[in-house]
Formats: sequence, C-alpha cells, structure tokens
Amino acid sequence: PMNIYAEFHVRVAAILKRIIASGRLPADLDLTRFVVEPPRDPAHGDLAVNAPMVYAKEARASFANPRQLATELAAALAEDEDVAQAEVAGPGFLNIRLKPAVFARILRAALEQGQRFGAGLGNHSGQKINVEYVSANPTGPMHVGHGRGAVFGDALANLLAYVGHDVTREYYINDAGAQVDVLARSAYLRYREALGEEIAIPEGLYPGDYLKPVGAALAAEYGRSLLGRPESEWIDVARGAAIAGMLEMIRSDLAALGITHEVFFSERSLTPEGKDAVAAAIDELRAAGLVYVGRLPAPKGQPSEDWEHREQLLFKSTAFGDDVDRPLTKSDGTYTYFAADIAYHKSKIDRGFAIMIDIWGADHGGYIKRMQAAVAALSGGRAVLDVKLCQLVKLMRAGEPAKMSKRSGDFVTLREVVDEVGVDAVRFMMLFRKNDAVLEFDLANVIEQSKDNPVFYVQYAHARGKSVMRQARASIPGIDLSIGALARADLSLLADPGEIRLIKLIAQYPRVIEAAAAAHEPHRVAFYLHDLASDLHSHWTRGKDQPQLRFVNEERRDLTVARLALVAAVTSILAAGLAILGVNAPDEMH
RNA sequence: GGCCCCGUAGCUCAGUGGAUAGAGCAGCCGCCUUCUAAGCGGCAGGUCGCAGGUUCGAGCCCUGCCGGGGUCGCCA
Repeated sequence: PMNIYAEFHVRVAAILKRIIASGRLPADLDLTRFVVEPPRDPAHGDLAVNAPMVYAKEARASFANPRQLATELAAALAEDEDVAQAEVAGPGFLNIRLKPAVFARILRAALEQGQRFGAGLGNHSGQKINVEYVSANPTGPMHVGHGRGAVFGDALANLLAYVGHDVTREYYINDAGAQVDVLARSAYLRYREALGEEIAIPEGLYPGDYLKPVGAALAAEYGRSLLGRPESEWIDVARGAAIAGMLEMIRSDLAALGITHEVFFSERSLTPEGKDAVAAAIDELRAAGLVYVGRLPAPKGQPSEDWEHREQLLFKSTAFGDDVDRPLTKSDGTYTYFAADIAYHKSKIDRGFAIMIDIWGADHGGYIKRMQAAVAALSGGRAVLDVKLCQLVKLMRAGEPAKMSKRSGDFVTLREVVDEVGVDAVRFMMLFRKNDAVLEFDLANVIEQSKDNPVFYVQYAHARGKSVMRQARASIPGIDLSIGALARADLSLLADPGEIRLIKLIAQYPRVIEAAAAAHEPHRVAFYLHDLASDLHSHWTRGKDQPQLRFVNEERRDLTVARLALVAAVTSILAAGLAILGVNAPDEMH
C-alpha cells in the first residue's frame, strides 16, 4: 500500500485536528471534505491541498482568510520529514513539494511489490461483493453488445479483487419465460430437420443455424420417438437440451474472451418450475406491507390500443423512490420477470452480499429504480445495489456500419469479432471508453499495429521495456538486474526531467486504482496505462537525440541499474494494469 | 407526456467541485549510421448545447429549456 496522496490526506487531517484541539476550528469539522491530489500544473509541486478553501467558512472565526490557514498548515507540513517545501498559492492552495527520497521509496515499492503494487488499498479487506454480468439470454450466440457488458463486468471484478474485495462473479441465466419455449420449438424443428425432414423456420422462431447441433443431439438421443407427438410431450426435453446447448455455446464465447464466472444462477430454479422462491420473496414483501392488488395508470404519450385497465399484484416501489408501483404478475397469473429478479436479488442478500453490482444493457435503464427499491425493501436498507449500464456498441468496418440483431440469425457474433481482431483488442477497446458512452468499434482500426491503435500502443510500451532489459543483459555481461539489485540501486541518479516525470506518474498508480475501484470505472485504468505508455515512449525517443539519456549506458553501470529500475517499475505497472483489464502484456511484439 | 443516458477541438473521446479545459485521429512542419521510427517533437484548432442558480471557485452540483439516443403492464 503506497498511496502518497492518501498518506498526506491523513497527515494534513492530523494537523487540522491539532488546530481543532486548539479551539480555532469547530470540533465537528468533516475531515473527509478536502482532497490531496496531483496539481494539474506540475510546476505547482507534487501535492495540492485544498483544505484552507474548503474550510474557509468554518475558519472565518479564527483565520482572516484561507491563505492564513494555509500558511499555518504549510508551517506544520514543513516539519514533515518527507516534505521539501510547502507553500501557499493562489486563493489558498497548499502546494507541497516532496523530497526525492519519497519518490525513491515509491519506486522501490513498485519494484518489490510487483503485480501487487497499489493493491489492497483502503479498508476493503474481504468485503464481499457480488458482480453480476453478461446474463445474456440463452437463446443464441452472444453479440458485441453482450461482449461489452461481459468485458466491463469482468474487468470491474478484477479491479475490485485487486483492491482487496472478496468478489463473486455471477451469471444469471434467463431460462424461464416464453422465450425459452420459443427456443424449444425452434430446436424441435432442427430435430425434425436432423431426421431428414425439409423444414422452414416460421416467423417468430429462432432461425439461426446454431440450433442445428441441438437438433442433431436430440435426434441422436431420442431417435424418432419425439416425432408426431403433441408439444406438451417434447417441450421439456427440447427446452432442456436447447438451454444446455446455448449455455455451452455462451460459456465457450466467454472463454474466448478470457471470462469465467464462479456462479451460474438459473432463473428457472426460482420459479414455480423450481423451488418457487419467488413466492417466498413476495411473501416477505407482503409481510412488510409492500405488496397490494391495484390498478396502474395507463402510460402517457402514445396511447396504446390494447391497454386494458385491470387489477394486478403490485410492489410498492414508489415507497423507495420509483415513479410508479411495479407489477409482479402478468395477466395470465404467472410472475413477471421483475418478480423473479426480486427473488434472485433476495438470494444474493441471503448469501451475505451487502454490495451488489449489476451490469446491464442501456435498454434496461428504466428498470434500475425498481430493482434498487426491491433490494432496499428486502435488506432493510443494509444492502446496496449499483447498476452499471453499458451503452450499445456500433460495430464498424472502415467507417461502414456492420449490422447486428439478436434474432436475425445472420448478425455479426461476438465470437466472430474476437476471432477476427483478437481478445486483447476487443477487451482493451471496450474498456477504453466510459461504460455509459456509446462505443464505436471499428474492426479495421483495432488490428492496425500503430500508435493509432491504443491496444497496440500500450502493449508495445511493455514490450519495449522488456526489450531494454534484454538489451542491457546482452551488452553488459554479468549485470545483475534482479528485483533485489534494482531496488538497491542509487535512485538519486534519476534526475532527468523525463525520468522524474515517469516516477511521478508511477506514484499516481495506486491512487488511480483506488479511485477507479471506488467509482466502479475500470476505464480509468485503461487511460492511465495509455498515459504511462506515452511517457515511456516519449522518454525512450529522447535517448535518440541525447545518447546520454539512454537507459543502457555501458560506461556507467550504476546509472544503468538505476534507470533500469525505473524501466522495470514502469513495465511492471503496465503488466499489472493490463492484467486488471484482462489484456496480455507481451514481452516482444511480432 | 414521465423517467434514464449522452451533448467538450473538423472527427472519436478523457477530464474524483480547484489554478491557464486535455489526448488520439485528420491537417501543416520536423526527427531513422538509433536501447525495435510498430516511435517521438512542434504548429494550428474551444462561447465545454443554451439560460439561470448554488459556491471563495462549476465542463463537473441544482433548476429550466434545446438537440440525440434509450425506455415506459401482459418481453427478458
């Protein structure tokens, strides 16, 4: 754990507490309100503290203005053994310049902690988090939109695990409802086809040929025994085989993306076909007075002709901030998807998860409030649900849009994209954007091996770092580049602005990780890695015009070891960050 | 009509309430007898959709508009 910004937040808070003890600041001052952060302009120093301005109002009684409070803080910080200079700037900023030894310490920590640098920060030790992602319906292959949610959820789970949470990765199988019966009928047609019949897939069934293997398997297992029978006699068999086949396909698609889940949770197991946990969940809500029979107002705007005003079983989600109460049963008396989802989230709560994160497609945005309402109701407010919406993916090829539609049977599948451009490109590009922004994904661009392609750019920086290490071993026989030797290097030799820039960026890594994890935003890691790669490439190239800046200097073994310590730290962080994103960090490019 | 997301350079997008709003692409000008030029440097490019408000301070928070997308019982 080596977050210099967090460390100094503690130290500044300690000074503020002393001022509070002296009676010149109120006792109830909220010490979480100020921040210690890297200043935007590096010329301002290493750390910027805004506490004097944040507490200007509370300080007014004892301090004439924020600058005066800043001056007192600066005087106290000047005593800190890590501080080279603390000065007041602007309206009341406190700018801190750190001693070089601090950065040497951070660099050593990065080297020695390796893939654990910046990990396990904060107080997350073992806190259980459930991350539910993908949850594509088992009715066909995954498309690129599913892939985005899958990659996002997987990277977020990696990130949360990295900072010390006990993460469970979960997939909710939507294997109940009418859609899987449609799937079963489609599979039955493929079964007949497998037995030699000429078939046509009618409108409304799934036309994709991915059901052919299911049909063939049914034919192999049941022969002609299911032919000519009423649907009621074969639908359970066909459904079971089709769901199993589709799940196998989806798991394989996910495996190709490097994604595995610990838990696959069946919706069907919750419904009356299973243990009917839905009834139990509804009973629990009813006991809390949150379930009633009533009528919903018709939707405003475009009036729907088939709207039928009638009574239905409703959950009082408005008691938790939802816009209207939500139905638990359909007109035929069966449960809504929402009712089953309530039972599912109750299961998560019962399994001890106080923090749940669901990754959904953007078309489910209107569903968030009711689900959070249900979680609040079921947990008595002790559990929280954060829902991350992934916007759609516009799949392009050299500027031309590529169509995709779940039911068309001829859309571009996720698997095809992964096979074409590789898992690294797919994962990185999907994480190189905020989850709630529409993603334009150009197949032609992401396989380009140039700086236009951020995946390649970051991977190349890693390979370049490794290459420098190889080069040093080759040109300086007997040089010791073990972690121990690098950590013992005289890091005060690193004085070039380009080197210092890299060291300071390394120092920010733990902070970036912590912030990304707290905000549930893995894309911040991707952007940070891009910045770090950029600084490494930049400094590397400087050695072209100024040979004295090159990492490897055969005349100066001590300097070389110090510089390689820097390179090794950068390389290590690139590898650690890429691992969080689930992207490979190659030792050389081909 | 209600709710949710988006609106930042010509394009694609970053930007945890802080100081002079950043990057990549596209455009223009440069750098390969080299630790991999698969790279780097520079120039140019902005009423942060509009208008109010909160704040010492707003691209960020609040309200209202405008534009784009999503969604609104009996799909999941």
